[in-house]
Parts: sequence; C-alpha cells; structure tokens
Amino acid sequence: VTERPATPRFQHGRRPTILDVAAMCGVSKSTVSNVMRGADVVAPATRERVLAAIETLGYRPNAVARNLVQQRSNLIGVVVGNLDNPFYAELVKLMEGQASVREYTTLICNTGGHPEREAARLDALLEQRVGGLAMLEFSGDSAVLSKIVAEGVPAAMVSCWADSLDSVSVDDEAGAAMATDHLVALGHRRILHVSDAKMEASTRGKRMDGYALSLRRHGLSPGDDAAIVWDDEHPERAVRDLRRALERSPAATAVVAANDFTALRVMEALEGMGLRVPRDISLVGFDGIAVGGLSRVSLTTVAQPQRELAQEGIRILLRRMAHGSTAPIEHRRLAPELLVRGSTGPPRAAGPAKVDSRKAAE
Amino acid sequence: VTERPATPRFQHGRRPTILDVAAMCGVSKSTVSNVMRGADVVAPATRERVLAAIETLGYRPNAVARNLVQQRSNLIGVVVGNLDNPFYAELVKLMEGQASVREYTTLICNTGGHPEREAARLDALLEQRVGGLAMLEFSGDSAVLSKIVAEGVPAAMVSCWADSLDSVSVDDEAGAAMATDHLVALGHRRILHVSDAKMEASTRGKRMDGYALSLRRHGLSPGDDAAIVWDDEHPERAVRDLRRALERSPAATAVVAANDFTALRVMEALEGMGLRVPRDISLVGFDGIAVGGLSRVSLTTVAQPQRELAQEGIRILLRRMAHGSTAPIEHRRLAPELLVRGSTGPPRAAGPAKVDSRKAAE
DNA sequence: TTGAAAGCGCTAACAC
DNA sequence: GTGTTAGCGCTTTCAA
Repeated sequence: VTERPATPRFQHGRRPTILDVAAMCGVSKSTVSNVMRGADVVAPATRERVLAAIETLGYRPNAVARNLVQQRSNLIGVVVGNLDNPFYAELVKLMEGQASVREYTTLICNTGGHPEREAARLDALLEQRVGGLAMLEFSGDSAVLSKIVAEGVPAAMVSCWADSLDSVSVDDEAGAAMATDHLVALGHRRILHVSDAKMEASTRGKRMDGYALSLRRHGLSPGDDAAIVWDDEHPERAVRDLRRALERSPAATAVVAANDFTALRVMEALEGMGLRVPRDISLVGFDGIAVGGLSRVSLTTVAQPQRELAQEGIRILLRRMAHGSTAPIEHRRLAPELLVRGSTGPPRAAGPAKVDSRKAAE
Repeated sequence: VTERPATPRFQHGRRPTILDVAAMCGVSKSTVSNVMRGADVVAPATRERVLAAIETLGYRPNAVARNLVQQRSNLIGVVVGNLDNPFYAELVKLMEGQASVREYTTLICNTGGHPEREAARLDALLEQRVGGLAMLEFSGDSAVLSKIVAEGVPAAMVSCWADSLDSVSVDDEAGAAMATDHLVALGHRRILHVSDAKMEASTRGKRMDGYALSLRRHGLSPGDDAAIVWDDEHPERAVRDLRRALERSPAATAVVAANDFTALRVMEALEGMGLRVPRDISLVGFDGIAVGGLSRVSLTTVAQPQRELAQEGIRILLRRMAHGSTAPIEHRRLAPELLVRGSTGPPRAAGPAKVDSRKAAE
C-alpha cells in the first residue's frame, strides 16, 4: 500500500483544483472561492497570496462544477437551420459576439432544417442545462416547441416566430410586400413567388402573404402557377415549375424569392435557361446577405437589420433568463429595408422573352 | 415551520433528478443510472418500471453532473476565425455534423482573427472542460498555442497548422503553385499576389511560397510590388497598392489571391477600377466556396476538400481524445484541386488595359 | 475575515 | 440484480 504524500498530490494530467490552491497558500477553499468570485471580504494580503498560488499552479476554475452547484449555466444554445446560408452564418457570428461580451458561451447547433435533427440537437442542449436558448430558424415542429415550453428553459426566437415565446424578427409580410410593390411599380404584372422548402413554415407563410397582399392591393392576382417551392434537394422540380410559368402566356416577368439564398439559385436557373436578369426577368430576394452586394451579383433585396436582430435577440433572451416566466411575452418587430440593386428593372418593352429550350432542357 | 412532504418534493421549476425517478419506482438511484447508461445488468421488469417513471416524470439526465463525475465531457470546442467567410461557415457546419453523429456537442467560438479574443474564447472553452478542441483558423499566437499545450487538452488543427499538434489541411504550397502555374500556362508573366491580413500566418506564408515557387520554376520573379495584403478593415490600402501595380509598366495581368473571400473583394476592386475580369485581368482564388461557383461570379479557384477536412478533423481529434498524449503527432495533408472557371483567361493580346482613373479614384 | 460543512446530480466501485 | 457509498470541484450558508 502506497502512502499519500502530504504535499499537494499532483498526479500526471490532473488539473489543479481549488483545493490545491488552498493548500498551497494555507487557506481554506472558501477563501480561494471568495477571491475567484471577487467577493470583497478577503483581506488584501490573503488575496495576494491566493492570486500568486493561482498563477504558479496555473489554476483554472471548473465551470462544470460551478454550473452544477449554481444550478444554472453560462451556456446559451443557438439552434440554426442552415449555416450554409450566409444570412444565418452572419447572424450566428453576431449573436456569438453579443453573448461573449456578456460572458456567455454559445453552443451552436446546425439542424439542416430537419425536425428530427432539431429535436435531437435540442435534447443535447437541454442535457447540458443551457441557461437559455436562441432559435434562429425553426422548423415549426410542435414537438420541439412543446419540449421547450415543457422544459421551461428561457428561449427567444430570432428572425423567426412562435406565439408562446419571446421573439425578434422583421416584419416579413411588410417586407415581402415591399419587394412586390417595387416590381409592380416598375411595371410588372405577372410576378411569381419562389419559396424555400427549408425555411421555417410561419416565416415562409408570412412572406407569401405579403407578396399576395401586395398583388391584391394592385388589383393583380398571383395566378395558379405562381407559387413555386425551391427544394435544394430536388432543384429540378422548381426549375420545371419555373420554366412552365415562363412559357405560359402571358409570361411572368418577375420573381419574388422568399430569401436571398433561394434568389441566387433562381438567378442561376433563369440564366441557365438563357434568360437575362433583369433584362428578361426581374428578381428580388430577402435577407440582405453580403454576396448579394457584389457588383457581379447585384441582387435587389429586402434587407434585415442583422446587427439589431442579434443585439435584440440576446437582450430579450437575457431578460427572460433573468425574469423567468413571470415577464410577459415580448415580440419585437423590426423594419426591413428595400435595397434596390441591379436585379430588377422594367419588364421588356418588346414582349416576353423566349426561354431557350435547348439550355432549359439540360 | 412547514413540514416537508414525504412524496417526491416538486418545487416549482425544479427539474426531476435521478432520485425522483428512483423514488417513484422504489429502486435506488444506481439502478436508474444503470438503466440510463444501458448497463445490461438490470432485470427486464425493473428496467420497464424505471423507463415508465422516466417517461411520466419527463426526466432528462443532467450532463453537467455526469461530466463532473466522469472528469470529461462530450463537448468539443470549435474555434473559428471568421464565420463570415463561407469557407469556414461551411466547414463548421460539416464538423458539427460529424461531431453530433458521434454524440458530441460542439461549442463554436468566433474569434474575428484577433489573438486576444482567441485567447479569451479559448479560456471559456477550457473552463467548460471541453473534451477536445478543433482550431479551424488560428492566429498563430504562441500564447494561445502554449496554453493549449500546457493544458494538455486534445486538439486538432483543421485547415491550419501547428507543429506540435495534430492537423489536417491541404497542401497550401502546392495549391498556390497550381493556381500560379495555371496563369503562367495561359501566358501571364506579371502576376500579383494578394493575401488576407486575417488569415493565419503559416498558411498565408505557405500560399505565398507556392506562388513564388511557381514563378521561379518558370523563370519569372514576383517583382517588388507584387505582394499585396488585403486588410478588410483598411481595404483602401490594398486597393491603392493594387492600382499602383497595375499602372506600372509592364502592367500585371493576373492576380493570385490567398483565398476566395479575398478574391471576391479583389474582383470587386478591379471591376471598380474599370477593369474586366478575365478580359483585362485574370484572377484565381483559393478554398472553393460555394458562391464562387455561381455563373455570375465564376471564380477560378483551388478548391479544398471540405467534407474530407471535416471528417478527418473529427477523426483525428477523437483519436487524440482516446489515446491522450501517447500517440505520435499526426499531420494529414490532402490534395487541393484546381477548378478552372471564368475568372481566368489569356492576357490581353492588345497590350495591358488602362485603369479607369476616374473610377479608381472613388 | 476566514473556515467548516452541506450539498448540486451523477457515476462507479463494491457490498449484499 | 440491486443498494450503499464515496466522491467529482465548486458555491454558499453559518459559525468561529
């Protein structure tokens, strides 16, 4: 039987704990804890000794233990649908920045828009006992929603919506209407809408509503082939629907896309059919992602105020984390802004363009 | 004085613990633990009872407590420089996917390329006692590096490099040489290099080396004004250097950019000067981000195999987490691939293009 | 101003 | 098979 040494036992690979620090400078661990937490009850001389020991030992407090005893954590879970979409990548980055300024660490999960993955990632976050949850995109799956509510974890929807949770988002309906109004003002009469299959249902719905509302206000109607859904896993379907709507008479002369990510794909598809944007067909996106601003791309879009969304999102979440379920639910709506760039213009005077059927067939 | 009820005390907001489950079905918490952990020592009948209790109570194990007692966590810290750069956003997404398949949760931190923020975010990760660390971009700051080594936390460098840590990356030098070879083969003789100030130093260096190596192999030399650094916070400097190099005689006819993110900005700057790509000047990027593939952008680039990088990165990290510091350091080098698209072509036959000084002045 | 002690929720020996 | 027990590293009363 080996005897334990009396001096701080330092097995290989073992991190020093608060006890090692305490032992080194002959105080109790409470005192070390008081120093660490900045409680101003410690005598200056003692504090110095403790600080020195922390330094020499390379002591680093264990957040896991602290979280366990405090029954809360400085972890914020961020659930995002698709980091491929620059809008969300940018938003996640901004939120992480906001959170870390406030000493919170973010756990970021990408769900790919699949409700079952969303549920699984959420479970992981809940097991980590995150202090709060930010949903940046939300499948709308009611099982996921009820899990959040049942768990009672503070949550905020950012750039998406759920009745029962705090949220901050832009006015999607107004934004989509602005996009459509812009096209109508340019003289377009037959305008299509392409939405994104991956997009959360309620936002998708509101953007479609805004589009339809604008048309109605101008005495126009969408037409039965005007609502197209872009599913990135089966782009050929949307391309086919798009082509049909463009070959009909009167041919569509403009497209409102549900977001920039989709708009870029639609632009690609249209140009693949031999159509020129905006000469033959105009296109408006939604979100205001950075690449849309490149002169090569020059996508007219309805921009969301990302920085404000991130800031408000974190603010609302922290408020909820502080107040618990007592505070009333807060829904912030921010105003989107129409950025007119080079992908929109008046419809062709010389009548509708012809789809290049050779290219279109590919 | 109120008396404590004998039945499971359920204060408001208190999550059920393993003890509540145990009490509910009259077993000890070890048995519940055995069921949870899938230890096959539990009698089927007991297991059923426990499972039922878990179900009705909505019990969810506390990963914080588990991590504390197990002295390890299923958390993987991912440190990335800039999520704005789609290359990293895409890579992060892939790594998160790989990690979650293996039941690991990722903690993602964005450092903005600032060493001090990198150090701060790293501290947060270490306090959470992450089981492993993936560095996707690394300032090269030696303080950060030595912190990782001192802490003894398993770490892998992905798409970047440190001698003392496992890594997986592409052969940056060979890739940059491929890009340059391609331009030389097209007939270009005076070729500039624009690197990215935010980029980690060693990768930046290797890509520059590859560029210089290729030139030398072809009997060319860069010229004293050929090395330009793009700093996103002061783009005007790079633009000025670029313009000078283009106004000199013989004027440069091609640019190798250190990455796609920078290439896109250079493209924007060149076209802002009234130059056309590739007619007046050719441009090659590095990374292979998705937007480069849009027909509007059509950026010739040296693509990195992102999926493989993510897969190998997680594999190497998990290997290190399993073996501790005993295993030898592993450096994997993957081959990059030249994607010739529309931003490169032969130099103008009719001599160098004229920079539009009106536009250039803006 | 400092220390002693009681946990936070869980795992993992080990005993029964 | 199941229960008992001893912690993991820390915070937080409460006494001294």
